[in-house]
Amino acid sequence: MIETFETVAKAVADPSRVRILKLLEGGELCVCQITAVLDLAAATVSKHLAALKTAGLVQQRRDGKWIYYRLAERDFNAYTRAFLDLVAKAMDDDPTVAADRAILLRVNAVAVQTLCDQGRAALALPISGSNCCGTSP
Amino acid sequence: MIETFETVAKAVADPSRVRILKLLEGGELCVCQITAVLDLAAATVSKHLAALKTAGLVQQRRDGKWIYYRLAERDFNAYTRAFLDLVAKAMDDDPTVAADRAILLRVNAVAVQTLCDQGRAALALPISGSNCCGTSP
DNA sequence: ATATCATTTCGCTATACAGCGAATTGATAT
DNA sequence: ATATCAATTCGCTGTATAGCGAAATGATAT
Repeated sequence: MIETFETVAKAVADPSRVRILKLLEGGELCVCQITAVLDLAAATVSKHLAALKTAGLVQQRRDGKWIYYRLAERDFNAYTRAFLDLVAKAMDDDPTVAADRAILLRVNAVAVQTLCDQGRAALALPISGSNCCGTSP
Repeated sequence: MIETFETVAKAVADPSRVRILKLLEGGELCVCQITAVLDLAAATVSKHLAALKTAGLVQQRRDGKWIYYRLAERDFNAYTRAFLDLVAKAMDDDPTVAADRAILLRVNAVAVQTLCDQGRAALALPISGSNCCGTSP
């Protein structure tokens, strides 16, 4: 009861997990796609996903080699819906969330296989602080 | 933004702080009253109240020697209302919350001064596992 | 002015957990 | 059956924080 509430609230009280939930609002994603956006170790992302699942906020589906996560469609506990709604209505103008969405656009433009093989490199993102092509002033 | 959300979610992700919020639904309480119900050290309760205040979930008022805390009446941040509403609608049938309410009845029946002087002893609660009067079988 | 005393802050210990790389798992594909 | 490989689990380190008692604070009351 209060323990379940604590589990769900704790799940949502971490910025990386909030970023994952906000990403999943755009539809299901496999672990390596989420990893590419967050730019964290796969082990870390996996642990976050496990916490979200334990909290009843996400569910998973296997498709071939990949496991896709999505926001919970059914209420696994008494607080699933309330917290998902709260998160959904919040932070849409947060800079980190916005940046994640921008990267997600690139992620969706690449085959999952390529992403798993090459990781972030597949996205051809500008490296912060450097200028790989040396053309701008 | 996401940092604020994290602060508020973390504030609510602790059972002692949830118990305080549920207590305050019944109206304002001073620190020694809350301490008596939770049965924690005053220092611990004070720290919890500071966390709730930083999160914008409660506000305080001084009355003579005592400081009274109450649920936030105005929205100190973007998530104040959403989280307070969520907590208010939840856990009303939780055993710990129910037990706290039962003790709160006794707390309200005692003068604040007495409570501050004597602490939990002022409540004449049965000690768990013992039988102070030795009359029952 | 000074003493009192409810509350807060400080210093500490124990526990929880975010992050990582390495090793393991387990389903797929050869 | 075996190799591959996405995902998970394991073992670890560093940081955060719940809890306590002791000391400090600061408003009240003498």
